[in-house]
Amino acid sequence: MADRSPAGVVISGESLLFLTDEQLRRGIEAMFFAYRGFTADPDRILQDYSYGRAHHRAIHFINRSPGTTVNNLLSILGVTKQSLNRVLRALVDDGLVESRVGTRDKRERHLFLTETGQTLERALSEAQRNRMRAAFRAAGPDAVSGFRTVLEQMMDPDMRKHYQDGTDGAK
Amino acid sequence: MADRSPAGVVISGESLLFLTDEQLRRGIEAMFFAYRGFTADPDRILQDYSYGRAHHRAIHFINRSPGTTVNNLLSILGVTKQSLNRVLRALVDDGLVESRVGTRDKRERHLFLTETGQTLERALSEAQRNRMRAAFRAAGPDAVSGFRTVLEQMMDPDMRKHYQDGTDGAK
DNA sequence: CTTGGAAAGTCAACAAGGCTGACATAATGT
DNA sequence: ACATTATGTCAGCCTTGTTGACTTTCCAAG
Repeated sequence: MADRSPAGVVISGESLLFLTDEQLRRGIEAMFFAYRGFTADPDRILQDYSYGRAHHRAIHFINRSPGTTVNNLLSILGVTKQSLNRVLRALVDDGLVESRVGTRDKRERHLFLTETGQTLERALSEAQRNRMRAAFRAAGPDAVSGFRTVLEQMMDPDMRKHYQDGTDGAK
Repeated sequence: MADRSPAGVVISGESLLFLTDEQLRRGIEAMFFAYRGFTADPDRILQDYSYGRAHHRAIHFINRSPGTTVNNLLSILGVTKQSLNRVLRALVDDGLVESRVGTRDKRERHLFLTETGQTLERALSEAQRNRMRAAFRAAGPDAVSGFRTVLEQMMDPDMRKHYQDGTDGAK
């Protein structure tokens, strides 16, 4: 389990990694091709609603944190307010998202998915989870753990906190 | 090493995975945030050249397979020839890519990076490799192996062959 | 040798979704 | 009172994707 070296994938013995440019290049392409697969299923669904990935992202994070503010969403998504606003306006107009004026601070708008919004969210995330689940099952528990460890290291530190916000303990 | 369960990440004992929707959602967000980090460094460099990610992708795969044809590139990148052509034209006009008419089949164009093109390629891939290397080192060899296993499972089968083409043994 | 079809290039038009800049409004905090 | 913050909005621009139509070049089969 430690001394076999199939196809240049496995690295070395103890903790020193032999990272050739070639191996790094393979990691880069893995990210590229996998991300395409990762987005493929939701993209197909979104076409039927004539929405794009930007709408999906907004829906995802509103669903994750109901009542989140526009500003919070902006810092997660890393786009301009004009870009986000265009997307949110469409979702509100179409009745998928509700925007409630804040009670404590009336400048803020708190965002929620409506019933309709939740329905689309479920369709999108179910498709994406199915692929993720299949990949996780085929890869096995240790691989899943490694997958998450590497991805977390790849994030910008600012984003890492948004990621960790969703830790299981939080609920 | 097998029975500890830090922060809901590690799964279970033998080979049956407890994959809650919550854990899958975390995997989904990991992909989202990590991909942003993954592209951040090259994106910054590309701005100086007023190129975009599409140019980066073309440059990457031409560098990986010098002499590749337009058609082959199309099937890897999964865009329309019109989209790719726009990008290639810019790169050829700017002297980063050379397009040679095929010798056997003169309809085909074989693509190569010029010296200038190779210089930009090195700058882009070095930035991207640096982040990948740092992530791999911080995560450790086992995590790297798992990372690759999961990502490969996440790809569409059609793409998996393009990924595997780059196996070490191939050269 | 003719002809069908594949490979490539090109033009036009369009849409999504980024961006900047400028400006308006309302509420908050000092 | 005043500066700041949160949000929304208008206008315009860019990249990168799309479709559809059309041409040129060339290989290969009839």
